[in-house]
Amino acid sequence: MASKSRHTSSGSARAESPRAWRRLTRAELPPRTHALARYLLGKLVVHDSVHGRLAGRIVETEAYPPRDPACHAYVGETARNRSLFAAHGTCYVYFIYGTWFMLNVAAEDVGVGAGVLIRALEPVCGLESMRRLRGTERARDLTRGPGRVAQAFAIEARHDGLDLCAPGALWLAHADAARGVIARSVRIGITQAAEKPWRYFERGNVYVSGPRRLNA
DNA sequence: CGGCTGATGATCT
DNA sequence: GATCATCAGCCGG
Repeated sequence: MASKSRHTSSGSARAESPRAWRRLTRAELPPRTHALARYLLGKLVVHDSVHGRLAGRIVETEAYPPRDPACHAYVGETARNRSLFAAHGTCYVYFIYGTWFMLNVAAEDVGVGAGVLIRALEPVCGLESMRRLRGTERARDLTRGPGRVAQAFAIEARHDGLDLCAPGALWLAHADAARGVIARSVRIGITQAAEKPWRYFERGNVYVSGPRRLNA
């Protein structure tokens, strides 16, 4: 729509102090998929990795709730989707298209399969490491899209099943930075239940993925 | 910018 | 053997 888009976004991080970051507790995470998908926008993903501290602010998520044909848990529990049935705040990582990992957060109570896909982040810490991991210099290409997020954050199969609320290298942090307007659209790249408007994003943020027509 | 396509391997039928 | 919650590269306008 808007013919003169090109917001310069909130830019790369204000002076957020890593020392002040606090881990999100399970009790703080809403155990309902859509509420969690919205709640996570603006929060931080942190990976204290061999590449140093990698951190980014969540700007785009998708909800895959219970009874959603597009949710990997829809077919019942299997070896691959087991983490979706664990406590909300559990990490679900899967491999797809022979190349990419996808980072998700289990989103409902134990025994109920559902998840939130982390589709895009605004890089905050460790950009030089992310550039090496991604093989590109452009900041905008580091974490725009779920495959890029996992690659920039060195997230792999071994992270599947980890508790993001427990002490560990991969975790979620509270953030009180100002947030833009939260908008929604249909989800990207799926064929089942493709009409459901279950993608949430920070409008105007340049790190949001997807075609322009979905990001108004 | 939008649109198209090949790559690549785990999972499940 | 089909399907895939993707991406990079290429092409045309």
